[in-house]
Amino acid sequence: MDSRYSPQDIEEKWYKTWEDAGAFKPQGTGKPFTIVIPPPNVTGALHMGHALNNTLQDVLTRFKRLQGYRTLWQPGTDHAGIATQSVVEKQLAKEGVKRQDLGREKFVEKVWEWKQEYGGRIVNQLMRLGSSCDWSRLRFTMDEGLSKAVREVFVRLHQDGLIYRGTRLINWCPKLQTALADEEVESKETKGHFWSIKYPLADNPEEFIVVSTTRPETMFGDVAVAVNAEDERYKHLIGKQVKLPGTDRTIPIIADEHADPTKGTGAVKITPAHDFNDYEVGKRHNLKPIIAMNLDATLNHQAGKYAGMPRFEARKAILADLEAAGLLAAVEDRVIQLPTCYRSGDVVEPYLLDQWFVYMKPLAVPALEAVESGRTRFVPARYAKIYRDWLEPFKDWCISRQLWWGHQIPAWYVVSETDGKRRQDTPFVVARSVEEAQAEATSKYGAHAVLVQEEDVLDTWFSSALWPFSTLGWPGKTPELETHYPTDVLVTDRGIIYFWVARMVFSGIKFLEKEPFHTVYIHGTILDEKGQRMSKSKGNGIDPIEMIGKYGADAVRFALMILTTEGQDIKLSPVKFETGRNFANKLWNAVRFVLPHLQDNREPLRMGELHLADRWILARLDETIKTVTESLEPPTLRFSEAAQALYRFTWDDFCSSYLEIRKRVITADDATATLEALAAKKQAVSVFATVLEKLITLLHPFMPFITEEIRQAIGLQDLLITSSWPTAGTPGAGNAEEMATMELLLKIVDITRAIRGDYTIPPAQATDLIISCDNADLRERLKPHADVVSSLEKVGALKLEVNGSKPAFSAAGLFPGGHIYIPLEGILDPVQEKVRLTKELGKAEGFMATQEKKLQNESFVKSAPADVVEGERTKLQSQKERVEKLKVALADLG
RNA sequence: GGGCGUUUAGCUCAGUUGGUUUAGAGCAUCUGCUUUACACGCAGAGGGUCGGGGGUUCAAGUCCCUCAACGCCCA
Repeated sequence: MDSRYSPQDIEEKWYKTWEDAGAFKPQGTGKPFTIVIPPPNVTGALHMGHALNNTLQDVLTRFKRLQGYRTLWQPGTDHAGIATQSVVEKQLAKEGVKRQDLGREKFVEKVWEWKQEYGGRIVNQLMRLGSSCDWSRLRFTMDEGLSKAVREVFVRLHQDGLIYRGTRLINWCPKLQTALADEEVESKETKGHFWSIKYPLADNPEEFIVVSTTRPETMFGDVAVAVNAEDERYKHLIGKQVKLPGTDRTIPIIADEHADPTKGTGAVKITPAHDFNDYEVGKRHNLKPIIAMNLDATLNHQAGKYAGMPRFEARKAILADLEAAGLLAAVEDRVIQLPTCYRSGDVVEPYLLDQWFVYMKPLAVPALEAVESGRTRFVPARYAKIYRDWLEPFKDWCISRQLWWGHQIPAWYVVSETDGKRRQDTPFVVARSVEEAQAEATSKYGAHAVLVQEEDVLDTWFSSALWPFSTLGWPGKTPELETHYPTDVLVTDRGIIYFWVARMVFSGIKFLEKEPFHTVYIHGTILDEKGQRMSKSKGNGIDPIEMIGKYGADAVRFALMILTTEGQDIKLSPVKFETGRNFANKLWNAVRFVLPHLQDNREPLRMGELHLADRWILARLDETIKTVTESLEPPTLRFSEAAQALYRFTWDDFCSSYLEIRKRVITADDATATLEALAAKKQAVSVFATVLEKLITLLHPFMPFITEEIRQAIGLQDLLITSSWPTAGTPGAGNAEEMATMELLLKIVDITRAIRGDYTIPPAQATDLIISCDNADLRERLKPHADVVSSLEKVGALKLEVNGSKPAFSAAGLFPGGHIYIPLEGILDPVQEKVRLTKELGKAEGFMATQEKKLQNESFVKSAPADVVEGERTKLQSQKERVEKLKVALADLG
């Protein structure tokens, strides 16, 4: 074994071994435990957010697998409609080809080719991380099975009247040429202008009403001017007509509360086809919307001479012309909220179009109740509010997208009913297949019905919403579905609570009558060291695969877990992975050290022969088992706490204390040691092995590779990944009194080391040590274990006394129950010693004073619980003794 | 404008239901160490009164109010 642990050598080997052994598949007949992966986009590359998200899932999966659950971590990828289509379009663009040149069928074929070639990248990256997904069950949202589930859901929702087609104002991305859901629109604060434009009255062109707008280019879609009914300036104009500049149209002045007298001129143009507020106003006043723009965001025929101009060019031209005509009254700088597309970044255009919608209220109500009742709970709990606030307005979900890559909507227009052409009023049928559609159309419209399928595809999230059951074979009644639905924990980030989590909840309830998971764990966001989001454009990302190459997957995982405190964002920099790497190296070296002695020396523990340190470390192990087990158990999920408990135990207790104490005994030379020493060695080695075996099991969810390697190195044949989780109650664990004795001895070591440090005595230089106990009882307790002290520091003569006197030229220290003295003739500086002791005395007196004050407070003694008061009294008493002792020690110095 | 989060040692963060010591850890800093597992190491040390103000309580970093700064989400 090398003194440096090198992860590169073993990670691939173990991953393959696990897969070959089928270790990732659900095993046995235990209770099921299931996690479905948030399917990464098939175009994706692993980023730090993925690394965190998947490490968390893997920790849980491995933990539960070790506990004997029939564990399934269901993997898969998402077809990510817009993202994937864009990637392939960009690739084609390099060859000078547009998707329109290829046509729909060819283009979709190209995307599938792309998926075949590059879609596996992220899966391989997840493997590098150590993810123990059941890859034999890998799914893709556009697989035949999942597509079947999509069609089934669409048909059933339609049958139940929950899907409708309608003309609504939607968010339109001119660049991608598709509708967007509200959540796909990001509003960006931008510097803009507020223009005031004069609209002349129809019956008196010399008189004007001045309207204020941020979007003058939509004026050809204006159908009215609205003023507030209470606005004295305009009351007399209500009901009159104005002439829309640049057109022959006249439009009415109406009264509507939407017009805010305090904003701009108090009069606003109403453009129902291109503004969400105006759309509502239009509905209230029965005004027919006028579409003034094409889908590519150029103006249409309504705009007269501006027809065909792109929207922002048209804006400039219109404003220039208005100004020339003397119709531009004012320009004001203003910060506006610009709606932009979350994918393309283009300015989103509200547009009146026919789209497909899901009627949300009947679905949202039970989904809200699921969280309200606690059947589904968020960790941290505060995210339940985000979920509720999104669902509660019951806004219908626009599910159609004008893309080619995705699930084509299973609706067929019966064009034979409308002269073979698709029109607004063409009837349609919704069905699971074209055959089913044809049958239905035939029964309704006769044998000559001609069908054309809807061209739109479904929103990507429509299929992700079904993920917890579509991946398990629904709508089939599969054994997997039977066993693994509902799943247990969903691990994701806050960004997709409504895109995804809410939609899975209502879909699960609707189609399987059960919530899809009982716990939603929302982890923090990974930020760079300055606290900024990592992004490609900023170039501040840290590549997990690069980090895995440099530090090892275990180090990356462990570092992330120690940083994962509930719901907090994580400021990350590569140095943080050093913690993980150093920790792996520490463990590696502890094993390396004992390994040569392990072979022939393991035997059952004989209680009578166990050393105090043995009993102590076994008890500390038990405590660690408890902490880790409780911390990882949903819904507690305190990953950092578990990781830290393991770090402390391994480094401080197991390595720094236990191993150092037992070092000499363990390394006794088999050939020359006495029989007694050999017996002691066997016991020490066996304790070491016992602790190590359980420790690597506890660590395995966090650091799967190194722990598996160690298990093999110490000669265990079976795989760690499928072994079993330890439980507390290790035979030989020390009792409370033994633990106290050990802690006292460690305390004595601490004090001695501190004194030696003060006098900068090199570690190799021995000093004598006198431990003077206040009573014989304590001395008898400590006496058999004095080697604990002498093994942890270079001690010359060690004396255990009762009320011993302080030797000349010695430094003094206090422990609860006695003094220690270190003779330092020739080294001791009385002045330094005095300073040291005076400082300690000051602290002790300060503390004593606080205690006294507390206990003199009658209301404290009266109101506080008896055990708290009693505790304070004990503390005061021991502090008093401490002060007395320090005074004596100081007096001794003269 | 509404909601949520954060503010504790130079830096990054713990501190679960208010009551274990004089508020902890890692990194950084300083001192001393090639002690036969580990310098990705060992042994020490210094450093904060917990963003400001007010309140509840016998007792508050921990609960309440308020102000401020930073961040996120929504409008």
